[in-house]
Amino acid sequence: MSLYGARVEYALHTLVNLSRVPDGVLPSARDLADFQKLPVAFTRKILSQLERAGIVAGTEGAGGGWRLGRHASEITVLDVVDATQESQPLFECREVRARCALWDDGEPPGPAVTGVCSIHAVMLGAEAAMRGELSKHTLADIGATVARKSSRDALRTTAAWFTERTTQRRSTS
Amino acid sequence: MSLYGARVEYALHTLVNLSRVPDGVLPSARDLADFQKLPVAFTRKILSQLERAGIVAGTEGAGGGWRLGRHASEITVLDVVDATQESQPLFECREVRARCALWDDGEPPGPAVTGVCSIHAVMLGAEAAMRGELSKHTLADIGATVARKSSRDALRTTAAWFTERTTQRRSTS
DNA sequence: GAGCACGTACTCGGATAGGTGTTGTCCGAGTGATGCCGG
DNA sequence: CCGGCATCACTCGGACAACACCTATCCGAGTACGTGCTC
Repeated sequence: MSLYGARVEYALHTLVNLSRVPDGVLPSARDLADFQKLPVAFTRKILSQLERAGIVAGTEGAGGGWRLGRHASEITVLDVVDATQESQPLFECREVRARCALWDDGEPPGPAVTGVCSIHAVMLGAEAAMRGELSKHTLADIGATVARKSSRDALRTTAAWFTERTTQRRSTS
Repeated sequence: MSLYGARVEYALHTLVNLSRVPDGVLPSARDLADFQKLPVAFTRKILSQLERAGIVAGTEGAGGGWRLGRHASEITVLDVVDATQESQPLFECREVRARCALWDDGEPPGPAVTGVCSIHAVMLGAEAAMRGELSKHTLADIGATVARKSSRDALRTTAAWFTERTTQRRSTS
């Protein structure tokens, strides 16, 4: 299994899309899910988690919806990862070193068990490197990369799709 | 859940212990498991995986056992991780970008789907950083760190424990 | 025409399946060393 | 004294159960907006 599953992937895609929505337009969870063909109920759950972390802000009631909680350039991938999967360690130390046949007779081993387990320390270093890399990239960066790859037309169409969706909602009600 | 579970932890502890065994002594899987109070059958499975990767070498039959396949300074933590959990990606891209409501009418989007997904690219970078960190540490490094922390006595006792265990085996049979 | 009740369209949170990976165990089969027993 | 045979201890590999987590869905409850009805 991978450390970061569909939750993170859905969250990031949803956020990148959300960062492309024009100001004043509030897409609903259904809008955001439909745009990328994600399961609606699951997307709602993810948005709730992101709201708890302040990454998005939701307004309730009819005509309500979601917008980014702060500017896309101030939301890192690490923020999103931490928000969706709270405290997912790369490695969970079980303190195996404490269970050694040598000191079976009850006496605690002394300095061998103090501090961080040497194996754990390596893993913590790797985790720090990974998180450091994730914190270097923001939603704005990813958005820019996508924009560079796709046609100017596609970007405009995306914005138009969301505006149409939300206004359509309001008119039919 | 963490990316690296008990499997990796058990493997590393077992290998560090194995690196401390005097030359010519062949601890059995039971010896290695008992020393750290790990489940025996599971330890056997892990040793099999490590053997397939050439990290340890096992000799069958009575009086058989395990030894390192190469010197401890040539076995990195990354080697062990890859051996025990084959190809565990940090993140598995589901190509969400291909499922977009914009091009619902069958036309493929063109350049937006070629190359690596921007989100995926960030994750790949993080994974590379993590693996790079893991490849910097060898079993010998970890062994040295442990040795620096524990008393000289403890090290000698460890070696003695394994020698006694194996000779005891042979004498009782 | 003003005020109030209702319906609608959202969000929020918990409860709950289904699937999948991991942990851990068990068992049969193969292998090599040792010891016994008959020649 | 020597060779064959049984036994033992060990590894190897697959099958299997228990468990936890992730994905996904569903439902009840709360909230805001608009509409229509009543006075």
